[in-house]
Amino acid sequence: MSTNVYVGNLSFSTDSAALRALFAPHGEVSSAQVVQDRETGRSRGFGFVEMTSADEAQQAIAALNGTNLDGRQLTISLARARAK
DNA sequence: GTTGAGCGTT
Repeated sequence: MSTNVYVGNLSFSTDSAALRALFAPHGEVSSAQVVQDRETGRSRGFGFVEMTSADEAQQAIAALNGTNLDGRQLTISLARARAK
């Protein structure tokens, strides 16, 4: 299993690679992705990062929430369920 | 060549 983290208020120019690079120093990132518009492929301004360690995930949230990336103040928290 | 609240698409 892995812990899913929500990252909001991203700049439209921030991509998945940048997300992974941001979280990588705080733990092992199993996957990172910026959610894009299905039709245009443009960023929707938020994304998700999966961490292999729940503990590292929470530390990453604490360390990165509110920090600045690409001119935007990041809103980071545990992700909600994708589907029900 | 745009925009700004948000918890997702293969």
